[in-house]
Amino acid sequence: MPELPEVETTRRKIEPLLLGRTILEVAHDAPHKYRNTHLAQGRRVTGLSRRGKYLLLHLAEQSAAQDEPHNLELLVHLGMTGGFRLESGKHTRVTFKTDAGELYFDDARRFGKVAVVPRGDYAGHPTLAAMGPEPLSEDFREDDFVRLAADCGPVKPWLLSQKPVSGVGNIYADESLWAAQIHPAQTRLTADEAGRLYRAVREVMGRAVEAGGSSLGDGVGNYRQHDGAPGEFQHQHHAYGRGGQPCDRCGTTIEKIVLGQRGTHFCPQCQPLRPVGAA
DNA sequence: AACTTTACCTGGCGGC
DNA sequence: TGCCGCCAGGTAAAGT
Repeated sequence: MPELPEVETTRRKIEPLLLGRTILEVAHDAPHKYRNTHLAQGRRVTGLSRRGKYLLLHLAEQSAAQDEPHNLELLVHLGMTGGFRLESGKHTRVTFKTDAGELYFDDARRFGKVAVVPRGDYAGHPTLAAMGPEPLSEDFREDDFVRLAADCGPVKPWLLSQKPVSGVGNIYADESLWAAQIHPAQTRLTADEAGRLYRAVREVMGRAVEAGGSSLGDGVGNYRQHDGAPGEFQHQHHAYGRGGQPCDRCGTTIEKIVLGQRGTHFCPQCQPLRPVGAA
């Protein structure tokens, strides 16, 4: 499923197709999922940025000066199965028509969202409004993370909340916790544990972006680039999707449990649950 | 107010 | 083979 590395890869890939283009129409038949898209009509795309798992197209008026900031943004969340395509298909939900051709937003399970909002107005998108720091930016500081982690609840759901750090989803949460050797249900992280997790998140996210994200199997949730190219980070997974297989570090069988309503993979040997209070 | 639970949504797959 | 029910899960709404 698309998390930060997949969204960042998407941003880089579609940027050359959209930057500087004028949007002629955003066509779809689900106005409750794809909100206020008519406002994009006639606007010029002056930039593509990303915040956590959200893609942001900067939209300026045609008459806007070069240095004038864009005043609208088109938000895209890929949900579980969303992605851009060069050709339409049976799961195409939104068609972006520009002066240089069309780009299609496909989304088999319809968890994806599109909305046009005034620049920076995320009141209708509480997760984006409360988004924590970007894991690969200088705003993500170890001392802040350690302090917040000292009284976190179960650490995996906490990571998934997007508040201590942005862009971490189910795959990269499991991978980061495996790398940091912390049990997904661990609470109240010690400074040492939180420091390890901080470094693991940065390392895993950085390597996943370099690899173009993760593509899993051939199923409907399989992430692909707009041109059909897969990511390559799945070959570096140590925990996610590896239930029943031996741990790459110690050989113990990776366990799959449900935590916070989500499939969770970890090594019971190298990620033991530390009793509360024990350091 | 903060936290937990449920709903959204549909294709793929296992089971019979 | 074909049908049924379960499973995946990020976000937000609903519930406590």
